[in-house]
Amino acid sequence: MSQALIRKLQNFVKLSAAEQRAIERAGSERVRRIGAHEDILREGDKPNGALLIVDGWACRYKYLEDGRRQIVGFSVPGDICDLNVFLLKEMDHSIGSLTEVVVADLSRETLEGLMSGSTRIAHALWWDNLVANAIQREWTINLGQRDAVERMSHLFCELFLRQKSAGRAQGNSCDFPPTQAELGDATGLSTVHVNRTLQQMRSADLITLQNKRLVINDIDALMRQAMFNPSYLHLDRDGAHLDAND
Amino acid sequence: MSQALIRKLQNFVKLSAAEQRAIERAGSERVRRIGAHEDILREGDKPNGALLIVDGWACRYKYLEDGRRQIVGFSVPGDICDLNVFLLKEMDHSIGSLTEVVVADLSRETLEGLMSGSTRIAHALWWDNLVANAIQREWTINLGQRDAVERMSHLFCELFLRQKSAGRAQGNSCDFPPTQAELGDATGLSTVHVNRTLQQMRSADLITLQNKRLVINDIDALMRQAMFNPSYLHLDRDGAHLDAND
DNA sequence: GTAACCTATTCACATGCGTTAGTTTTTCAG
DNA sequence: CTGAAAAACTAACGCATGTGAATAGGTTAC
Repeated sequence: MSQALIRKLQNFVKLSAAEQRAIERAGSERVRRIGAHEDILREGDKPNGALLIVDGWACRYKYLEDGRRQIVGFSVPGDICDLNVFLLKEMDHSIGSLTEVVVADLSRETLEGLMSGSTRIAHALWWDNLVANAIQREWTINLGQRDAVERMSHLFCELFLRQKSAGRAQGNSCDFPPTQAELGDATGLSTVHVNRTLQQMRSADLITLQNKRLVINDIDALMRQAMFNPSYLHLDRDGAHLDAND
Repeated sequence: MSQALIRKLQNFVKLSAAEQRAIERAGSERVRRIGAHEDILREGDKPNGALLIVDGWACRYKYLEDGRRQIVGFSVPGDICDLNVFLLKEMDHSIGSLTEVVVADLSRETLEGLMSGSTRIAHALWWDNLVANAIQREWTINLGQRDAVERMSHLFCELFLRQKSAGRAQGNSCDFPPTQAELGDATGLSTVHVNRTLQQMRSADLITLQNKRLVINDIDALMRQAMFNPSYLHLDRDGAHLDAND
């Protein structure tokens, strides 16, 4: 059930078999299925734990008073939403499903058990949280400085690599369910311009995007186009000195 | 020395006199002064603790390969930079001073001592970190959805309230040292358009900005203009149930 | 099977903001 | 006080992207 999370955390530190089992167990306690295009948590809700995305895609978003919507991040299998958010009174943004989604509720007690049971797991979860912050900073840069093609290219690079790091990419392709309207809400572009931009990227033979699948025809070209530097994802076993020996 | 941090944390939870002294001590151990417009930490550096801004303003930023720069956040007195970032191998962004700055280096040991010495302090520091994430999300929204006037208004609201929460605002005014070029790097606008935007806001009598001081003439009007909703700053004593009784 | 509705696509036109290239004002070192 | 550099400001013009509106294919509900 939580293979994607374990795979992802192992980019930071090698976990022992027992640690993997502990995560496995935590991720199977309370599992729910949610339909496509539903809210999982809504702005103003009182959170009482964290969510692990087991399957499907979700997004975090927020509406302005006048109806404009900004998606501030995508959540893919292996992602934990709002680790430790139970310190805050209420959610300041919403989380909605893009596809049908399977989530595991991680209660406060479960999380505290995991973290106190293994320093390595605790560190790995903090690593994941720090990377989530870095991703959010990168979105700020993306929206502030990159033009439409660069912005879209960067988003594709990010989500391909994130899925790959969780064992969820196949060769040069991966799932990619957002509609063009959702891509617009994530990139701050109108749907018309998202469409124009995708056409342009297709005719430059950078990507193929159909049937909710993304195929990256030339990853180097795409990364160059996006000025994508993957170091912010910290996927290079930062915590190797903590690796399990068994 | 760390009054601003203590003031800010007390928005979340009331700290005992002993806890306040402990923070005071941690923030006076290693204090340095840095000139205006210098880098405090640079992308690629290996962090070995956290920084507390005691006085002056700094910013976090990142360059794209072609020289475009995005400021991803401002740091004002009382702000901690990169709490727990020592889990990561290297900085994925830089931190530079805008004015002359006084910083206190908080070593890993000092931080761990603070957090293990008081659960309330530990929680307060995590609260601060969660709020920092929420601010980063809000910047994403700001750059993705708001036009120039709204964007600038939102930035002013944020920084006024953040300084106020640290006891660093005076009535309806506060320090505001960024140049128009720096405001452009933060809002994703050209300096020319920053200038146009400020003129517009001045003629609408929303703000006065001169001599590195921001005066907010009509906070309600400014917040309306920005569609600013302060709840993401979580300034409403979320952790009241943990308050010190002494 | 078909109505209702997303989703993708295209076109024409409008505009917010960028760019280039200045000038003026302020700051600050000496 | 003076000169040089930084910061603020202005004007003209162009383009990337938004808006509104229309079409068509695909999907889902009944």
